[in-house]
Amino acid sequence: MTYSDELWEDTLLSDKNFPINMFHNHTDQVEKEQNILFLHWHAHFEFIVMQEGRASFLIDSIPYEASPGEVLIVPSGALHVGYSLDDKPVKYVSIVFSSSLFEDFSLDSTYQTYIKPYLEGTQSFPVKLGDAATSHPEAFSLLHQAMEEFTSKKPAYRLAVINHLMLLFIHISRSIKPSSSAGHSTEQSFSRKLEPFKQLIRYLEMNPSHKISVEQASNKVNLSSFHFCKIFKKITGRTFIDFVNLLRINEAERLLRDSSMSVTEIAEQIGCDNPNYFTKLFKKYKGMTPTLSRKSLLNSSY
DNA sequence: ATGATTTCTTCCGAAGGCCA
DNA sequence: TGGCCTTCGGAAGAAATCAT
Repeated sequence: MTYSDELWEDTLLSDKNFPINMFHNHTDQVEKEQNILFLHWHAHFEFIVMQEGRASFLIDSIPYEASPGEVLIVPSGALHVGYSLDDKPVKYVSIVFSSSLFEDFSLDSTYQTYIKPYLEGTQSFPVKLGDAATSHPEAFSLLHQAMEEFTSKKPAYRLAVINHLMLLFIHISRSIKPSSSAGHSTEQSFSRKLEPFKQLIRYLEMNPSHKISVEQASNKVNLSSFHFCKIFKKITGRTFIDFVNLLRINEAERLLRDSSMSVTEIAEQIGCDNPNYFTKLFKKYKGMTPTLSRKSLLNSSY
């Protein structure tokens, strides 16, 4: 599972000279509708390459189903989150890169025409490329070549990765009619509406132990609690309480692994005053009690 | 004896329909 | 698009039971 903190712009692409990273996400023990990609966003462009299992990714609140071989394109700034569609293992690769990856080509006319508009968001690709292997074999091949180069790290692999991605952009923009985002009032107004939610979600992620009611949260985004619940579910795919509880349980799991605190102490730490309820909640999200989880986490670390 | 877990109960809030 | 209302499921707390 990928956590949002790893995807904040400052921590994700540490090499400023080569601002790209590739994440291999693999979840073995999966239940239906399990969270396989934590809700997050970043200023970077991202490709999600599905390899195994089936998942639903909510990208700016629109659901996209992905099966092996399918590719999703996450535009910069888009909120995205992923859930498994059945109880089988899920495997996918995320390729995340900053627009500054192509800095050396910024004055090149090809870059100006075929890449810059997409990276700057004035034009956008469709999120789902479909089964890239059959409908866009060339794009699929370029993406895989970039992935292979990135993994193998052969001499001059950086240049190879940049060139494969550049060709990929050119190929997609040639073969797929782009939709212009500039002046698209509906998308723009929705994007504006998302901003307070992004800030709220970031606050929740940074402070998993802070108790916050639906009413307090709705006040933060200046909506009635009724409407807040509707919009929050639309954006995240989860109810507000469900989302907050998942954050708290993830924090509890970290404390079980990295600290010697008792279950009761951890329950208090994450803002769950009642350890009875904490145990019940933990079992609901993680499929086992906190004590068993600690044993399992410690065993797997050896 | 203490802490962890399960069971049971109460009441809050999520969700969807309706309306402005 | 956003607010109000109603219904019912589930979140949260209390008490009992189990494990170490």
